[in-house]
Amino acid sequence: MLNIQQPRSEIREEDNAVNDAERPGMPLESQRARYRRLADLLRQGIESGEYPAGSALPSEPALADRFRVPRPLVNQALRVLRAEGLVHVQRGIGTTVRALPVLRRDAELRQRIRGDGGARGAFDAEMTRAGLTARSQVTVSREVPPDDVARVLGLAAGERALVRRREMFADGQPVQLAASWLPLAVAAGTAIEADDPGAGGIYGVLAALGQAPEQFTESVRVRPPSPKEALFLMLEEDQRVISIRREARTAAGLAVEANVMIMAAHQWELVYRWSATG
Amino acid sequence: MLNIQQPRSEIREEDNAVNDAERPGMPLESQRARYRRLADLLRQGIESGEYPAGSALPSEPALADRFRVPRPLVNQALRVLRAEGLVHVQRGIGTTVRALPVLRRDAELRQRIRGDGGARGAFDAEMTRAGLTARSQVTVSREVPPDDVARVLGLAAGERALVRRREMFADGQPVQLAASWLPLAVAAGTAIEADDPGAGGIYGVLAALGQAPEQFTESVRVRPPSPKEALFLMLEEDQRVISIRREARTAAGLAVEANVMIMAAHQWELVYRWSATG
DNA sequence: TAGTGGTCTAGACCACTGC
DNA sequence: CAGTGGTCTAGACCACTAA
Repeated sequence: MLNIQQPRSEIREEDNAVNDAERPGMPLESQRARYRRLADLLRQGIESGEYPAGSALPSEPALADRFRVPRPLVNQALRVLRAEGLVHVQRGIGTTVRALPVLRRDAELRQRIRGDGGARGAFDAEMTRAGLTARSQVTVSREVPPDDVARVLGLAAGERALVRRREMFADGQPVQLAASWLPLAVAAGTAIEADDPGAGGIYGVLAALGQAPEQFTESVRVRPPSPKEALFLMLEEDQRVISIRREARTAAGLAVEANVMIMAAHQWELVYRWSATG
Repeated sequence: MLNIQQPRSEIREEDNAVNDAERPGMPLESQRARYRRLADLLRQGIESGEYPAGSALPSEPALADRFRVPRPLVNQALRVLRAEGLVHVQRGIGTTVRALPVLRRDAELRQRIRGDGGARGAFDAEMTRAGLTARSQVTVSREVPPDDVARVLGLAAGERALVRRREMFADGQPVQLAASWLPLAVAAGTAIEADDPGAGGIYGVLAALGQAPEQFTESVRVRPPSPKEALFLMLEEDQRVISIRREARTAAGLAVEANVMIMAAHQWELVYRWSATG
């Protein structure tokens, strides 16, 4: 007998974790949604090693079959895991468990090793330490910066600046975008405009110019990715990025660099270290 | 004439932004999902002031009517805005636009004003500066800390520690949870066990004990909220929290505090400042 | 009781991939 | 072409709130 709306009670009687499982906690919800419980099960499967990192998940129809739920419900459950960055979906191909470990960015470390807009030298070192192969690609150009960057650098409206854009990869996978902006008044015609500014990084060049950055401010925000960011970082709209905006100033207070870094929120740990100087 | 499946072509002919709108960017998607375009429209409505902060959104049936889409599609669109922290939904009541501005946490500022596990004095000052009324509530107890905290503090398995739990509110709304853990060997019987440790905060007490914290490490992660966190911060599972884990050590390297702070990711901006000390 | 939002179902169409 | 995932629809049931 087919009902238009299959009664809930029948469904609950199925001998199936998706249909039966209750969960401790969440006291306000007497009944967790089935797609969330299904997401929990799949998450457990990933964490338990049933679906190892890098492996393919069963197809949505297969999962729907196994758990005896409609396919859109499987899709909804996978949407939860996608938003968490746990799985990666390719239309027409399938769903795979994401393989990269959590990456670490240590702000103090970066300063000691080599300041390059907070990027290359330190990025290489950190990825290598984590057992990953680092690669990054730099393009240098002169552009009109966005308003907020222009404000930081004290530029007039429409005034161009030097920008070093960097795309960073770990084990071949895109993991970070960075754009380092510098005033042309400071950086034009220097080694900073070269793809490789030399051993000391751009901060070394700035120091040699008598404009060594000494005061740093980083602001951290979490937000949805822009279309470009999502494209490069292989993110979906439901995932989040961490945006770090760094200002570097000389001891005299002159802003010599504004750096915007973007990375997938689920993938990174940010570490800040400092000492009491009192 | 009713079709089981209303053809897409008919729908697209409607004179309606949800059905027609195309969007620049997102080059990989020839056709954005309708619920995402609807979410975009509602987001615009919020940002443009059509739905001011604190006001109620029209009901889902009303929105479905206005945009000529099925109600579940409206629900799906609102789910996007909920995940972004833009709206707050109460079952049986309705959907309202979230009112709190973005809050700022300045790590350097905190150290100067008053270290209290990175919380009270600085929190009050920052909220006041933002024009908000700060309130926080502290409970002090002795408990067995979670494993990671025990490891930081160098405690034996099952060994208890002193914990100061703090719930923080801005304009009456919950905005942050913090748990400051200290070894009983250091803090037992001191003013740190009092609800109010005095003018210098717990760091002042530690200093008076000859255990002034001098080295700080903060680790920042973004993740889904635990059920308890979601309950207190009024978050949903699709939203994200920022977790900050702070370690404070004396100059000799003794860990004197481990502090875990939790806040809604969409609501906070973290600021770190430092100077080159070389 | 009427109204709110949350979820589910069955079936369908679509875009994309690889064979 | 078959198989993948993404989305949509219409209708329904449910939990919750306020009057």
